[in-house]
Amino acid sequence: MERIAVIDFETTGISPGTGCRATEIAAVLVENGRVVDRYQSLMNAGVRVPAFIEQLTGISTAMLRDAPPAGQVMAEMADFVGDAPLVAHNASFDQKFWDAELALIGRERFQPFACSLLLARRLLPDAPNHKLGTLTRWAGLPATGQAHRALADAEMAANLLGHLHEQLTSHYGLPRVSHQLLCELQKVPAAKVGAFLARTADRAWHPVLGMPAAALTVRSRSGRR
DNA sequence: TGCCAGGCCCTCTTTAGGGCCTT
Repeated sequence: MERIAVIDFETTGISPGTGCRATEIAAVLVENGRVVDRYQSLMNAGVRVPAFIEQLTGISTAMLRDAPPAGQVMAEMADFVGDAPLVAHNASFDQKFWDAELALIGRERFQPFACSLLLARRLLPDAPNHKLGTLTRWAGLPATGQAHRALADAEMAANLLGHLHEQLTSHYGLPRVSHQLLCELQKVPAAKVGAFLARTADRAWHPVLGMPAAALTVRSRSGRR
């Protein structure tokens, strides 16, 4: 899989549309299944952290007073991620905050988001539920630190992404998994996932030589040089 | 004044309702 950025926000609430702001962000860069870089920072948006959120995340208003300005953090984060496609657990949540915080500094997102929650619902239907922590324990993935902190949650989501990747390659026989495929898969109705993956696996393998179509493409390009 | 998300997914659905998931 190409280089992908798995991100996670901690915020003061559930929606930027109701005045909620980000309090912490983290990104984990994954390349060929390995974590190659990390970014994490608290961010001061000049807001008060509600008591419920402080209890949930451990992030307090006092902690944010000493944090760098939210705009500075978002600019650094956008530069760190670059054009890598994004993944988050329940991406609709993180996407809203990503776009809202970037808009405040006059920037916008160009890359697509894939959602590990939607993918897990399709590929891990037997899990007791699809919360990030539950999936991590259920799949036997490593603990990454304090839950509900951005870096620990981003690393958990990255591990989950690796587990889903393994399911697609070992269980469903896909020779290659791209971010674009994940974006297509997360839109497929759950009842049709098996048929979709069977068609994808059939298309990905050369019908005569029994080789991954992607590998054939690479060899062909190399041969012309 | 009081309230305040929203997309996905399932079902006792589709002219709807409610749980899940994120903070």
